[in-house]
Amino acid sequence: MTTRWLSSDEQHCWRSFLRACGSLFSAIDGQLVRDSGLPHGYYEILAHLSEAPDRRLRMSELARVSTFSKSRLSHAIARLEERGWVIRRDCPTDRRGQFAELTEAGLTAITAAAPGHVEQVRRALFDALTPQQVAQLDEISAAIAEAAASARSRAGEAGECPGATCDPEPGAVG
Amino acid sequence: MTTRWLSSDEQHCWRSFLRACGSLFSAIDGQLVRDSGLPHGYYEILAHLSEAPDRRLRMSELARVSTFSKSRLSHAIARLEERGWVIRRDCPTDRRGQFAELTEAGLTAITAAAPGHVEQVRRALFDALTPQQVAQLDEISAAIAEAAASARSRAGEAGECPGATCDPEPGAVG
DNA sequence: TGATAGTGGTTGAGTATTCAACATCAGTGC
DNA sequence: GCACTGATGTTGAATACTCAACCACTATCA
Repeated sequence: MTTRWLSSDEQHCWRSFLRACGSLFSAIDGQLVRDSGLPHGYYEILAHLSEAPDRRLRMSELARVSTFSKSRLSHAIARLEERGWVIRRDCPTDRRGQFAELTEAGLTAITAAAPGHVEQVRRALFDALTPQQVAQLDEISAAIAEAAASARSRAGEAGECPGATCDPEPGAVG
Repeated sequence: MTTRWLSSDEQHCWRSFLRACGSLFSAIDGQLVRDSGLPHGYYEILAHLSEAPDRRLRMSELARVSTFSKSRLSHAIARLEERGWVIRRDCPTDRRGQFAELTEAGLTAITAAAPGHVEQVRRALFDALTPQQVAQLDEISAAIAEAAASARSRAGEAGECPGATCDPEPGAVG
């Protein structure tokens, strides 16, 4: 199979997207760490818990909604537990299961962090987009999320073209 | 200053975007690590070098185009140097400066990695988007990149509203 | 009942990234 | 020449993340 190289438009879009994500997440993460000592991933965890019934979620469900791996989440919850912001609870119906539950201190922490964070999301993202673009980005994101999730599991199947037999042109390597 | 909370549309878009980026980069990174032993950031470095005149770039320029911090780039180049894929060269006109230069082995490595990577970018991203959406995403990305870059430096100025005096509503914390 | 496969979650080692501190040099003004 | 400011990179320690191995449990099937 010959490689389906990116078109010039696609190449430009991909690079532009990478730059955008790089700047955006570094802006988001930087503000949170500076002002709240909280990496963005940890903030996401607390945010999801704060919205859940009884402020608790099963580990697996929390991993799913935050796109964390099981391992990453387990480590992260351990750190949040050390800070007293989250506590683990056994699941009564499945003895393998664990709940992560937001504590009062955790709620206070995210409540304090939220205004600065939201303001930064606005400045770095929504202030730059028209309402129409927000709608477009929402649709595009949904499409990407679905495709990427299936691409993640499909990777490693046929079509990889290992080695240097595909005559790639330097300058269009992604 | 009262916090400009996200509207329901913005909230939905932001969550959707976070999920998309999470899945996308984990799909991209997973394929590269599995098939080429190369995290995506490192791939980007090699790709940029492969396109540069004489296959070399100043560290600061390379950091800029790949959205790496100086420190992150310095560590990354050290790893790539250990693998023999990149070599540092002194800059003749500025004795503080360093070039990162792609070696023959490095060129071979990225040439081998490119087809599988590009295929994965297609599957996880472009196969899911219409040409119109690609154009939209390109424009949106450019807008984000600019806004985020300036938000990164503006963070910490007035408007952060520290503490819990802003009456945030749980459920819309970003 | 017992065997087997699959799920939910944790752990430790290795790697990547960040942050702050540092060293070196260029540019400017005196 | 000298002092000062800013730019270019590097380093080491602390933190975060990934991967593979693992334990405990559930579900299924016989």
